[in-house]
Amino acid sequence: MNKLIVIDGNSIANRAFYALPLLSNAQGQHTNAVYGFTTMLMKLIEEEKPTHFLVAFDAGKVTFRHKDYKEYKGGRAKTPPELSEQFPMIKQLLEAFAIQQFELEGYEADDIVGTITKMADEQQFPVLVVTGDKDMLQLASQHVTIALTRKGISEMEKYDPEAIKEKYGLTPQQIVDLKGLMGDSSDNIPGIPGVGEKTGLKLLHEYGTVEEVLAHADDLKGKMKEKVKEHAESARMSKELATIFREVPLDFGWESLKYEGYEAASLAEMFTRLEFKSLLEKMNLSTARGEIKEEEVSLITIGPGQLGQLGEILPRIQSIHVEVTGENPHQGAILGIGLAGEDACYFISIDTLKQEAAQPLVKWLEDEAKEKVIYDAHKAQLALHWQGIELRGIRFDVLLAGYLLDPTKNDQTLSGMTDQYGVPAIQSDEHVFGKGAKFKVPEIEVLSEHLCRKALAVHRLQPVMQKHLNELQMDELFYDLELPLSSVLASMELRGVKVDVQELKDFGEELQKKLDEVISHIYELAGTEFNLNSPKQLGEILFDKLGLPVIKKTKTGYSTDAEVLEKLEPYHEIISHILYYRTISKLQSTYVEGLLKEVHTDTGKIHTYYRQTIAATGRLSSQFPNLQNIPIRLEEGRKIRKVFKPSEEGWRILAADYSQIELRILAHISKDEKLIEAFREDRDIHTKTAMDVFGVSAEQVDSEMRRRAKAVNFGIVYGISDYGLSQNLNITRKEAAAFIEQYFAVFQGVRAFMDDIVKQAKKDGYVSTLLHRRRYLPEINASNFNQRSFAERTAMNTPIQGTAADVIKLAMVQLYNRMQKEKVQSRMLLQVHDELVLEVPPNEMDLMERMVRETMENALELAVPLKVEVSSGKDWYEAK
DNA sequence: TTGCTCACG
DNA sequence: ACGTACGTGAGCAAC
Repeated sequence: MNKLIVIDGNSIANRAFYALPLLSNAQGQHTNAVYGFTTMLMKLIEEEKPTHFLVAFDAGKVTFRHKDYKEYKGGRAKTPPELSEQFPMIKQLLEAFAIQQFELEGYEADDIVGTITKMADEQQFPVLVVTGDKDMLQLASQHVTIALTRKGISEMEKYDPEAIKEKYGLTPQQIVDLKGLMGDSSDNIPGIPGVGEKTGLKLLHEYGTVEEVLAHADDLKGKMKEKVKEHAESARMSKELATIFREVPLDFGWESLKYEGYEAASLAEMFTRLEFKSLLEKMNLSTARGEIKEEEVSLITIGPGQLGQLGEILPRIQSIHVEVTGENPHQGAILGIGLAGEDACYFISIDTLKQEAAQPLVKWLEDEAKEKVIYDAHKAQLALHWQGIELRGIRFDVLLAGYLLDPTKNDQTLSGMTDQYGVPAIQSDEHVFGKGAKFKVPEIEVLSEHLCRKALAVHRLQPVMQKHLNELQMDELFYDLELPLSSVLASMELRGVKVDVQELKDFGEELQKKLDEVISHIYELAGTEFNLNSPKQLGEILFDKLGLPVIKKTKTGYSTDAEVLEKLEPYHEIISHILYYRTISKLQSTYVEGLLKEVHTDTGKIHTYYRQTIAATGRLSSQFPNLQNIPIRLEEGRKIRKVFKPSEEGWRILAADYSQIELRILAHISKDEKLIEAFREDRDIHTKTAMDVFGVSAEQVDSEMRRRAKAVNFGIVYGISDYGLSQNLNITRKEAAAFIEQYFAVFQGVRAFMDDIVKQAKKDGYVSTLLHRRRYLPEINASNFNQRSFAERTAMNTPIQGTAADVIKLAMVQLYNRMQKEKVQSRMLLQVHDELVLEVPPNEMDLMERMVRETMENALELAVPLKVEVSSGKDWYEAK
């Protein structure tokens, strides 16, 4: 049975674009409309099984309709660039699907569809028209069904003449009459003002056509009569404009529209380029493509019987993959190791690796001179260490490379990278292991093949990624900074921080007493017991029961955050107790109970896991537990720091932090004379800012002025906006704008930097740090104000925050090397963005104070000095 | 899994 | 007119 699908290409692309969030690929091209178009095509092919297929597009800016009515489609917002840039991709996509497409200068897609359906009617050929445009209903007939997209694009509603009758009480032909009366604001078709769908339908049910309505205008009543008479000509013209032209000169017949299905390989290639990973998997093309490209590779399992052959195998190995389960590599088990060279790959289980006869492999893993390429060296190093093996000789890490090439890429998995960098695909871990609760170690045959292929994929990715790094001038950043840093981090984490468990428990008991007291007091004041941890229940108590004013709402209900509660304090005694409860219960659950859970049973220490490939700016993050957010601002919380001790008797904790590193970096990259001068003279930067902005002397700067200047400085670093500053300072937006203007009048270099960096981001699509770290900002040219503004602030902030991250990372690598060279006993323990924490034996205190300060201050030469404050104490609390 | 809240730089 | 300050991770409630 024949069936032709005709798609109104422009209409569907538009629908898809507005229905889906702005996705984009590694090149910063937006792909949401392409994605929506693709899913729709796949669904149609699967469900409708067409024998013939055509996609029609508009062509040319001026159609014949403009000749009759110049304002046609006037006033319509221009197609946003984010959409228009996607049309070439949609056309390529159709080629990959082997679907015919057609456009003709001077005609719209509607007219082409109209002509085809007319042919279909004449020759009784069944057609399904797919569009988002209701006007197309006029084309419905015995042979032609119209599918209209509903909310989003995934759902469709099909209309044949009966369905139209049922819904509107009209024939398909009357759809144009309806539009003649109603008009259409999106096409700037006027119709009769005041006539909408309801009135239009009423008139047509009575009179049938526009012409008849006009002829009987005198029968109408009141205002309607005047309107119809006055706009009769408009109605006639509107009807004409809404009528789809069905005589487009087409020079093809059914034969050329035949649809024979697509070739998986070319579609896979297209999806790979577009980074439609989920679609690749859905169509099972990932494997299809793998089979095509994964040439003769021998998959060999090294069992206990093959260990004797390690001597011949090892010289051929260039890449490895260590499969670690679980999120925390300090606790993770190793499932096995894949090893690969140019023409072969191997698998060895962790049990086999532990046998005596596997020692040559262990020696090889530990040999600095045996160079290895790997995915996630850091994690492998940690997991292997807990198995008694010290991984050395890492020369390339594809995870780290992927992060530098695009730190905001959400898919950092190995299978994601193979797709993205165009090397033979492998199965996703999710496919092999399942995810979350469904995680399961597969049978050994599946596991061994997967790990083999992963090692091989690492090997294949290395030259491609190396080339990309080189092209982006990231060689130094990669080889001299991030790669060595990964080992430094591993050594810090493995050393761990000593925690006094008893002291922490005692602190927890004190907190519990306070909690019990405040909870019962709150219940008393509320007149009922409820779950204090539930914002929902708390909101009901405060705003429904007690009737306190609602300051702010969240999308699910009342907001009860600290900012709101502080404003409510004067209204009710209960509020201050709730604030107190929040503070103490946070300490108890996150910092007492949370930390206790993370103390390692063997070492009595906390071993955090620094993530090097998470933060978009280049910063580190810390997990299991997060040691970068231990309380300090409030005294009650700060006491937590007392339990972090040196691991040896008599040693001390040494903390060194950069003073104002971000503003110093801003001074350097903006070359602002005033800011540079301020730092060269080592001024208190907030006071100096207050003096310059408010035009007063140092003595005249009071605490309020300094506070405001400090907020402005923060705002500058975050990518200033008057709204944000006004929120922070609790002032009006106008006042905030005035502050910013005054600031920029003084610090003109900063203003120029902010303007330039945004301009550059708009031109290049990315911003960079001093060490060439890069962050893409695909939304910098978005038409959506919010998205664009966010990207603009990010453009201002990332070079600053990112360069600060570069600097402290440099300092860490340099300091680690010096400490190795000097063979000190001291150890680096923690990094908290602008601070390093070490443990130091008494006899090394002077040496280390000097070494740390000297290294950090000279990590990178800038136009202003870097200043470091060093302090020490018997615990982290005292080292302030 | 998502949303809210809150700890840090 | 539009409405968020930049970057993170963790605990808890509620779906």
